[in-house]
Amino acid sequence: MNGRTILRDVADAAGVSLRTASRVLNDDHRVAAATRLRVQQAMRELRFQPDEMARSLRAGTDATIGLIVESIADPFFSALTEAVEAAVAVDGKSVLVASTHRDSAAERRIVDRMLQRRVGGLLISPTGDDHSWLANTSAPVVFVDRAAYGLEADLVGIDDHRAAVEAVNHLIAHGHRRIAYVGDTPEITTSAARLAGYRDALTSSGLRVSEELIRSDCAAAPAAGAATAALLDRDDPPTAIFSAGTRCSLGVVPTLHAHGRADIALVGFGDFAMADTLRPAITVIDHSAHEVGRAAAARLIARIADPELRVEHLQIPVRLIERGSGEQRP
Amino acid sequence: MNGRTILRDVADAAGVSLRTASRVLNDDHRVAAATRLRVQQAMRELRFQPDEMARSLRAGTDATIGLIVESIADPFFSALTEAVEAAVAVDGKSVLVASTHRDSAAERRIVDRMLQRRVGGLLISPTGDDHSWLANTSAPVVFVDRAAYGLEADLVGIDDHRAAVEAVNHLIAHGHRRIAYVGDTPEITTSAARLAGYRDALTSSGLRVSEELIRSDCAAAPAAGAATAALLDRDDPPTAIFSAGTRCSLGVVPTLHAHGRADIALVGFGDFAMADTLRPAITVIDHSAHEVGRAAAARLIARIADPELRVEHLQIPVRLIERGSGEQRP
DNA sequence: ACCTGCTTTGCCATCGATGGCAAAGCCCGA
DNA sequence: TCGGGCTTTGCCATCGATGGCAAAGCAGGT
Repeated sequence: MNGRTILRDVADAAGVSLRTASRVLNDDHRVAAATRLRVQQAMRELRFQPDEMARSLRAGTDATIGLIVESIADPFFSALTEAVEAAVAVDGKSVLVASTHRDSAAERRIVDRMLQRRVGGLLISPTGDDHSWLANTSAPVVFVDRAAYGLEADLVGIDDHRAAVEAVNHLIAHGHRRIAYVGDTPEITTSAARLAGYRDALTSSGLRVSEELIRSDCAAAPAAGAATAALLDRDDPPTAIFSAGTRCSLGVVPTLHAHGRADIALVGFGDFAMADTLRPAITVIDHSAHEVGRAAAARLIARIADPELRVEHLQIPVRLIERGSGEQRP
Repeated sequence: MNGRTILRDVADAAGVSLRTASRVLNDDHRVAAATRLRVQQAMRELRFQPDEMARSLRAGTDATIGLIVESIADPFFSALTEAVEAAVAVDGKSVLVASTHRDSAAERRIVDRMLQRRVGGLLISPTGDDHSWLANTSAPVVFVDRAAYGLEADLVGIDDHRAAVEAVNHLIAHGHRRIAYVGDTPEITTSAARLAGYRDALTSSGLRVSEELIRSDCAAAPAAGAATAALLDRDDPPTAIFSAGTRCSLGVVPTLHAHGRADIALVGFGDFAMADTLRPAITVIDHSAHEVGRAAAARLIARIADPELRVEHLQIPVRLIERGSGEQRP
């Protein structure tokens, strides 16, 4: 009696065999009502709790899913994590989290470790380009938010290209002709799509794309801030900025304020706390982390249940929230 | 060959017994150099990866730690999660996360589920008061950020009382006499300590504590916003507000701005994005989630290694960041 | 040649549960 | 009374690894 009750104890207490106790535990119908009651009684009295680890070993897989993102501290990903956790909890599953910090070697180590733990499935917001090494993993994979090359797998995200077009069109509709782009590197598939959307929106309105107004090298807020400052310092500064990510906005906005140029129009990709408290309040494309997380979790659970499902790319709709900054005229 | 290589395959390939292969895997010294090389070679060729699940079953415990907080989407907790994950990763451990949403029944279910999974340890930011039911768990527990009653366990957090005193003294030093308190319910031990600090700071400066300026019922931003509005509507509104939590600040600040009363002095507990971009920028007590997470993870790892350690309460230092809002005079 | 003592290796049981199959118990009709 | 078919129960093997102990291999001393 080292403190833990195991099924063996329950079986002994109820005077049945281990196998019968196991049947009761699993709601197997082939057990007499009277026996079932006796066993259940014993389980209650001994406060028996099945050892998930042993079950998983036998089953060959685990009721845990792994969530791998760039950074859990990122507001988008933390909201996504919460949604995922809530969604899988109803299936009795738990969530293992890990951050790659955009290091593909780290990502690979994390995936390996999770597979060694035999997670039931993986939700990955991929880092780096080629993910063909993920083929033939023992656990199903669903990509979240971003696509990866080299692997046919489900993807749950948004239509980044269309959303970017919408954002830039919004600025064009408000009279802007010189619209700058501040975003993350195009290695990230979503960033590439947003940049393409920016270009396409300008082109379809007959505007020239000025390469010098494009800063697609801002992975973090400070870089975006510096890029913004550089744009403002030009002889011919932009009259509007499209900030293609929350982290970028967190650099762009403070810089605009610090330079006293809050009059420059701004549309941000991704909502953030205080966006509606600033003056002017920030117009954003609302990219619902919650919806994405929920849908991705649902998809992964479906795929775990049936690995033969056809690969699907699901896009969660987004909407533009007008708050003021994006409606300012040049 | 169903796709997965097991130790048995390695042993066969190397022409040794399972036990010997296991020894190589565990760097047991009692194996001849030549044999070791042969086995390692086989491991590499077959791309063997040990099954953590099987190891854990044998060991009786798992290299995973459970992190249970109020909400992973909360900026403080998400930053803490990231720090915890980074800290335990160096020990090869993973992190299981779950949010209680301040529901103690949910908390208990989560703990049970994690214990059934045989996690190696638990980091808990407790919800509700009595946690005596956590006694005699099979896994060591370290409380993070908040204390719980009814259980002697390690705690890693900050000195909430002292920090609140510092914040309120800061406002007093800038000439304020009518200082309001907007905070979370005192059921949360940290909130209780902050409220006590608020009272003590006023009292030691010879100021009267006006109960009508105390709103300790704001668990979320909207409630804090409403409370702020009510305070502003008084005949004798406060000249300063101490916002005792990040979530509260996220309600207080927008409301002050919406009412055009950004002139009211404000010190917030907990830093947040954009705090230094607002006008005025927000003076805060910086409560480093990263430090708390790192220290808590370190403590848990130490306790897993040696469960006999003496119970310890560790307090991470905090500091006040002057940004403008807290230095405004009445 | 033989015993001693050391290193190296292997067999078996074990962790806690579940799957397959056989056996026991039971009811009913012949 | 006996056999057939059904329900109910139990034994054993298994998942993939590690621990304990015994045995095999080998060197050196007498």
